[in-house]
Amino acid sequence: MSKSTSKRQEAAVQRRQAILDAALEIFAEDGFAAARLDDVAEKAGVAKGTIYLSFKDKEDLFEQLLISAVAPVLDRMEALTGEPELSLDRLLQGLFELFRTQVLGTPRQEVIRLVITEGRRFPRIARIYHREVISKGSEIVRRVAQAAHRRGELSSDELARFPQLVFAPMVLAVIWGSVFSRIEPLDVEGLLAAHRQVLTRTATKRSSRS
Amino acid sequence: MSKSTSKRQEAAVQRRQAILDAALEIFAEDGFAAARLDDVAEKAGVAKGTIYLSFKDKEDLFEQLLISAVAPVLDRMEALTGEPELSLDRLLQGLFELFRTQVLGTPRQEVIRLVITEGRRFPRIARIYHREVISKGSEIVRRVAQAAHRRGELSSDELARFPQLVFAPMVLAVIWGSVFSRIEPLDVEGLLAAHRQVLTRTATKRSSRS
Amino acid sequence: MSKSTSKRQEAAVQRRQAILDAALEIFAEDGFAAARLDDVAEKAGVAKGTIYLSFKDKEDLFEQLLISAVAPVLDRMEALTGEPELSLDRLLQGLFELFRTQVLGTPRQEVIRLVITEGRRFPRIARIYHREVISKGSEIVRRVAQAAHRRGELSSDELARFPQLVFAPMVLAVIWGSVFSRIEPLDVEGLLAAHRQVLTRTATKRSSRS
Amino acid sequence: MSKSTSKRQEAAVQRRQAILDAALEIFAEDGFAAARLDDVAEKAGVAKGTIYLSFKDKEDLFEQLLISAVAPVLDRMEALTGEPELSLDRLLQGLFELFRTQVLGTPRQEVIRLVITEGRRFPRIARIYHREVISKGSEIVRRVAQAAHRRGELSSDELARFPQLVFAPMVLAVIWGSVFSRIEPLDVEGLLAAHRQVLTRTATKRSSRS
DNA sequence: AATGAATGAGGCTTCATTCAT
DNA sequence: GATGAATGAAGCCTCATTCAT
Repeated sequence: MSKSTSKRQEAAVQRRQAILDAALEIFAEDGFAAARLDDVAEKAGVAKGTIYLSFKDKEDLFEQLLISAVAPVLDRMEALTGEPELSLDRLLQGLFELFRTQVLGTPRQEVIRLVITEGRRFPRIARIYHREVISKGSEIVRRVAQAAHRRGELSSDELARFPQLVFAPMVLAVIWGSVFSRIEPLDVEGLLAAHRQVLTRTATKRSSRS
Repeated sequence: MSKSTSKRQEAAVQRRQAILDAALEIFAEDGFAAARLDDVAEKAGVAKGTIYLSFKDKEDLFEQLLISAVAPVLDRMEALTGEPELSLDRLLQGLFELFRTQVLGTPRQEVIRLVITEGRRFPRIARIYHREVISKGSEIVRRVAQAAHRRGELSSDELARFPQLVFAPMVLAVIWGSVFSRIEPLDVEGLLAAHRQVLTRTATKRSSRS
Repeated sequence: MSKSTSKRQEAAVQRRQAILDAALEIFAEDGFAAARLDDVAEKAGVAKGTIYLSFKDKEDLFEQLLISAVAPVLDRMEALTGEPELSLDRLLQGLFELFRTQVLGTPRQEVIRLVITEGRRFPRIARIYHREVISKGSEIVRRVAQAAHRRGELSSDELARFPQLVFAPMVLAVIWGSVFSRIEPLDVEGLLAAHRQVLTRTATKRSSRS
Repeated sequence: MSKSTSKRQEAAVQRRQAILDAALEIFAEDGFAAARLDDVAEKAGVAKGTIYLSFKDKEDLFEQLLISAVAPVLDRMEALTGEPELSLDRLLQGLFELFRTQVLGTPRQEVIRLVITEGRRFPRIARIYHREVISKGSEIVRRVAQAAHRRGELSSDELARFPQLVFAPMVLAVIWGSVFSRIEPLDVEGLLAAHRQVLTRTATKRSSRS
């Protein structure tokens, strides 16, 4: 009859989440090395020692943080995979929409930034991100691009060979937002729309011929 | 012409450069916060105190380092600007060649990485990079893209509005090399060649019609 | 006689004893300062807070532990006192037997070790040990040695003046067991037998003369 | 021509020694675990960080401290070894004199105390002490005791088999000084004199017979 | 009474910066 | 100028103690 999670367990989970949320903010702001756990604790509203109830050390907190942020993005992306014969244009629409609504201006943007800035020094995180996000995203693009190419929708196979080309402007957008946006704001939506046009107009070429 | 640079002054300049070279390696390896001036001094073959003869503090060393790395890239890039009516394809060829030979596998790659990873926390550097590299590079692309569009070589003005689209894969290549290349190597030359095809095929479309 | 000890009270007593037993092991293993109450609680099978129901703080637990370990040894030793005109040899036999069976390889050995290693920083414990064990043991030896001397059984009064000489090898045995036994095992029984021979042969001298 | 030790080197050595001296006092007072390097630094008159110029960490400081204290004692003891056919009585006189003048009331007493109290948790130190002090001291006693036994000077071979019997009262004296002397002072000189009488009187027995 | 999550003071250690030589 | 030993502020982490449940 009893809910399987007691109040105490719930509180613990909430507390853990509060720490993760605070940690994301602090790590994103200062980077791993310069971030202070004091600040994380204060922002999370807990004592310093409390962090160590859930995490072995600073590095563990950082890794758990990034790992815990992978799952949600994934789920969304895999929804896109469902449709079998997706047109490239629809796929790009879906991906960019996902990026706009689920990443831009959200904590997930910070997660990506941290993978970019700290991934080199955290191989485990790089590996997880590659396995769970990069390779799956690439696979979807590759599959759709190949189908489009087969159907004559795409004149060539560049996107099938380098799915990274699809994601490159999103990566740039994240970095720009972090480094240059205060100097020269970037219209990310415009950028992605233009990118989509560039990529799909390629497709239109041959089809316009026929 | 002047003989005013004594041997002693030359030695001082060399020493300063040795420190800058060492600093780039160390900062690139560990990031600003985690880098240790001990390591910089050792790699430069000088005593720790010597660093402070040329640089006010760690932050100053970091900024001088990135600033000193801007000029050379710039010079090269401005050579491209010389030619008045460059075709887009030739521009891309030039830019990618510049990237391949002058950036990939060189210390400049590390400079770009540092701007990406640390730029947020060093607004002065972000501003300098934006002013000296980003805005000038964008301007070149913009100009050539507009001319190509006017000539009907490009069907639309996306690249003129978002020159960043040209650079995005290079940014991605730098990050990939730092984070994921040990997991899945990236054929950067192939990537850039594919990127060029995508961008220029767009141009071909309408011109093939006419 | 009284039925006043309820099951609950019994359980509390048992719990307290479990904590004391666990504490002895942990303190003996790590020393007072390095011992962790977490470990004590775990070994005792209670929660950490439970310790504080019986003991004011870590120091109190430590003192109670050593105090509670004094009584039993005492009782045994006082049994030896009973016999009025004990020969020195018989006394030594008794003492060494007591040491062999009641101390060696038992938790009491650890108690002695703790008095040796921590006594300096716990004057109250030193005082209790001195009053309850040292002075009483010395008194017994002194009395018997004096009687033996008076009877001409002992040629001199060294043992009466320095009863510590009787106990020194036992102290050494405890320390050796803690520090050097893994490097060079010590045959404690042999040591004590040899010690007894040394001490009593002294006694034989004059008696062999007469 | 120049002295091989520069002033700077001398200062460094002196500073290192000051740290070692301070460390001995602090470690002896508080024990390894409870000792604070802040206190060591303050007593040595240096900053906290200075300790780490000479020692890797707290443990290293502790080990170096005890190791550095071995050599001098050793040298003295080996002087005793020189004489080939030492009588037992003369050996004991020598050893006890050495103890009285070189150990009692000196920092070396604290070193021995630390070996006794911390040796269990520092196997390396236990091993070094055993190899450099214990085994050599035992060897000397063993050799002299055997010769004395062979000459009929000693009626039995207990001391040859258990040289520890010779040292036991010294060990006891060190511990007593640390734990009980404030409660009941111990006349260490008297104790050792009595001990010598006990040990040598044993010898007299048979020789008085012959 | 018993629990164990939460607390936060305190210690070890690192490292940017200084300064006497 | 050049050095590198010395400094001490600051951060991570532990653990005795408390307290809400």
